[in-house]
Amino acid sequence: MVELGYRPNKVARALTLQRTNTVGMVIPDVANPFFGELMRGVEEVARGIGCCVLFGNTDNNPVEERRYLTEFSERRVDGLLVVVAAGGDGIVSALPSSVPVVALDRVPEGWSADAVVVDNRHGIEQAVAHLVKLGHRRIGFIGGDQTQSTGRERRSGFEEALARRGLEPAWISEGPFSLDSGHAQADHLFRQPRSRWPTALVAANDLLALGVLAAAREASVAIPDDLSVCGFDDIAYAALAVPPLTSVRQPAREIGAQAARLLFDRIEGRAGPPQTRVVRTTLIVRASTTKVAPTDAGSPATAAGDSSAS
Amino acid sequence: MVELGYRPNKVARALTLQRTNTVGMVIPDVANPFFGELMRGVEEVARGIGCCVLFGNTDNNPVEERRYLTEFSERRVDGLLVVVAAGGDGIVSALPSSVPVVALDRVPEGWSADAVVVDNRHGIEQAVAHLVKLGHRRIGFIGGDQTQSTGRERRSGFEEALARRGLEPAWISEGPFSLDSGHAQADHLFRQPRSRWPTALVAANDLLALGVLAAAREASVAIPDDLSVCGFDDIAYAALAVPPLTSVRQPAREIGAQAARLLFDRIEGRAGPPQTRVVRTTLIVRASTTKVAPTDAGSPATAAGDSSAS
DNA sequence: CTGTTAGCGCTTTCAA
DNA sequence: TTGAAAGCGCTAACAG
Repeated sequence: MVELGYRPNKVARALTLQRTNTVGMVIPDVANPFFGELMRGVEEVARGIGCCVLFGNTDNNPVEERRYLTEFSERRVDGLLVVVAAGGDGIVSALPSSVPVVALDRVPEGWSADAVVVDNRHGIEQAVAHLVKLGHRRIGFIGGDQTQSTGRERRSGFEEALARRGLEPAWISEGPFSLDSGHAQADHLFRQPRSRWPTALVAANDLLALGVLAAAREASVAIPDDLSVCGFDDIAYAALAVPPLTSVRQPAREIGAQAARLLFDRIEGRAGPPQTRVVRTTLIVRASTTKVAPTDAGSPATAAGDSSAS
Repeated sequence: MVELGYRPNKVARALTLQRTNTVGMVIPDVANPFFGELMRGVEEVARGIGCCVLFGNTDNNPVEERRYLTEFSERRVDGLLVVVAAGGDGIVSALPSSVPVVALDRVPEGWSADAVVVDNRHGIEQAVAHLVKLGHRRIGFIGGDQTQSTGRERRSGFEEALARRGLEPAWISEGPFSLDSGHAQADHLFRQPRSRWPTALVAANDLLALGVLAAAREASVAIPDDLSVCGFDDIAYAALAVPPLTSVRQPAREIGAQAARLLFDRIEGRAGPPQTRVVRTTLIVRASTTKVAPTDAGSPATAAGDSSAS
């Protein structure tokens, strides 16, 4: 009798067992490869334990985010994975308390549950260390969205990394995490007198850095000879850029996988107090950064302890 | 009583109603922005009608594909959306017959259910028409995976588009749909005597075209002056390439949305016999294609009706 | 060891 | 109009 066409009904099973073997994942944008990689990481570990993932796209809209969170909780998912929407710190109060949640990539103000994030400060430190080793002293920063923890941490990480070396930022600006924003910020910089330009720029993500590259091409600024540029994320396109972009790699898939593992531990009850796991970045050196030009090398503008020039 | 903390249980509801308000979507790779866009399209229309999407990543592995398909059907999804895995034509026989399915982007041999695909032949025709209008007569093709319908259709579309104009392919090669493959195919071409090179190349997708661009840069072949290059897909990166890539745009999100609408119509019973919807491509002209160089313009090598040269 | 039954939380039908 | 009961397909507890 089983032979001809019987299929177990997992929804009945879920009702009985009070367990759906499903997790909900809500992210800002599936079409963004970074979030896509996060999902891959999640999917791989979920599949390994026979769990499926329900997915919701928020487009960074906090109301869609809430909607999905309550929808998923009504569907009795066993756990929730969420990449918090940009301005959506309000989520903290709206979380269904009955189900384990872990935050990925960004953690909102006042978050008290599990989280898996990248060490943004350390990543920026790697970028700055690399540039300093190449002889750069006048280093600027092309910043991202300051309403997100990632944007804030990278910016303050930059200031700290310089301060640690007795240097001062040669340039700081900010805008959305987008190509156009990078382009516009670079244009703004290029309009300053050339003598005040940094010799190297750290961008808060690769999109911004790519925007800088495009603006530089239009303004006939040679990268890396006139200006070294370092990105953050190491998206697939970074390697294809002209010149190939030096970037701080975020192990997106690993973040997803860790978050999923943490979530399942919590679901099974074998996870202590809420923890936030931080995964490390890696600096990928390519051709967009190079030694500072000899003429710039000794420039005293912002060098530590060299007050004779300012 | 309802006031304090009651959440309806949708799994019980689903059991009773025999309807989960869930669709399953299985794709090769979420981290690929093209599939990500498909998902966005699906998600947008699904959300509009209160439906959620369960997601499965197959990595182009037919066995994972089957696994997900049966898993989803046991979970009693109301419908299935599938981007068939590369070598996975076997899927046709393995499909759960009880649930509506629509194929996206690729349709396997012997598929008899609904499908939404792009008009690959027409897309290639647009590329060829564009190049011919620029004066090109010696046009080559950098091909993709011939085990996929997309790869096959683009290649045969290319041959037909040339034949329609009395031209013959000046070059045809093939390989996987990847950057490295495009690079390798271009290297191979560049090793031929320069007199035999095409003046323009159509690539079966943007990754291949980007690989050609990289190989050309290394071989000091000027794009587009020595060689025009046209891609297919118009991925986000096409616009950022150096030079920006002329490409045939696939409206990925629209494909996803159409597929979802078709699926819901079928679920509701308001859809006639199985149909395959084909959505049109758009040519996006950028800087990687240009008029044929004067010296090449009159070249007789493969011009129609000009037998004096061959 | 096999077979029966209660109950998961909902909707729908039928009775009061 | 309101209330009780049956049943969706499963698992677990219990009885034979």
